[in-house]
Amino acid sequence: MSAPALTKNQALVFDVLEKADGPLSAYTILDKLRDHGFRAPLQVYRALEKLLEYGVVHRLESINSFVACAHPGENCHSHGIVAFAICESCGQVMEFHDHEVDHRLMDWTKGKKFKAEKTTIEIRGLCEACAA
Amino acid sequence: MSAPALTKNQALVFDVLEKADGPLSAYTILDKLRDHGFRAPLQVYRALEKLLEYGVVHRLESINSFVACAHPGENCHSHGIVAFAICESCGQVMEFHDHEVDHRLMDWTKGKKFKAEKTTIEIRGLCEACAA
DNA sequence: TCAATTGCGTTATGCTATAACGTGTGCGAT
DNA sequence: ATCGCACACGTTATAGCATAACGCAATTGA
Repeated sequence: MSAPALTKNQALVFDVLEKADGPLSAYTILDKLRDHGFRAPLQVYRALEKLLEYGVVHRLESINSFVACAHPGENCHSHGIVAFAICESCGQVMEFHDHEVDHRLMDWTKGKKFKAEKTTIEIRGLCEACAA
Repeated sequence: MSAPALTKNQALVFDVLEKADGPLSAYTILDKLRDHGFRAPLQVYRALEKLLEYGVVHRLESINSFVACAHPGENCHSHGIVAFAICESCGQVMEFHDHEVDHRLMDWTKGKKFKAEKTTIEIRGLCEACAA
């Protein structure tokens, strides 16, 4: 599951996300890549699909946006559940992992015999700078 | 913040959600209420906005759907963070609360001086019946 | 009475995501 | 080598989710 070499489109999309200072929507990515020949949403979504699969990009469900993983090089899938704090003012995203939270949620799913595939934890609010 | 008497539209939307055996999208709700005079998405979204505010309905961010709160009568907002397990096969949703998880996430936000407004925890996977 | 608030209805629009079709390329098996 | 397959890609069209902007009616309270 670690990332193979990226295709041209995947590399372009990933590059845009890495250089951005916050999460981007698929359509924003599309606009940023029009000069590189992108014309249709599907070109973005197909690249994102792979990047998500490789674990180098995360999807923020609560704001329909995508962000580059904060752990370049590592395989993020191996860190357990990923959690995000999203500032609703400046758009900055902080990514973190908490094994105790993972553990509690896993306990719950085990107790219910629920087979978890993908877990989303997103905290929306104001970052330190914006709350001041 | 506890729920005042619902208006006609709010009551209709809430009724549909309560009687449903799983989460519904806004447009599905709209279709179910056409016989009651609903014509436009906004009628649904406006009712949902209030129902969410009152805490009697939850939004499932990861599937763009809405579900009635599992604790009729109580004010769900007072239970801390709400977590959901969503079966991707049968659509059933289980709602639960885990104060230890709340505590860990609050510790993190405190440490970062992040002012949390709304936290989403959604586990997607297969319920016991569907995983068999 | 008047102004403010709230809910409601309608039309239009914008944003997010995928279906369905076809093309080209690389690569292993026969 | 060439056939078949998998995969990435491009394009058009469409589906699905959400809100903007306008105006009207009822309620309330100064």
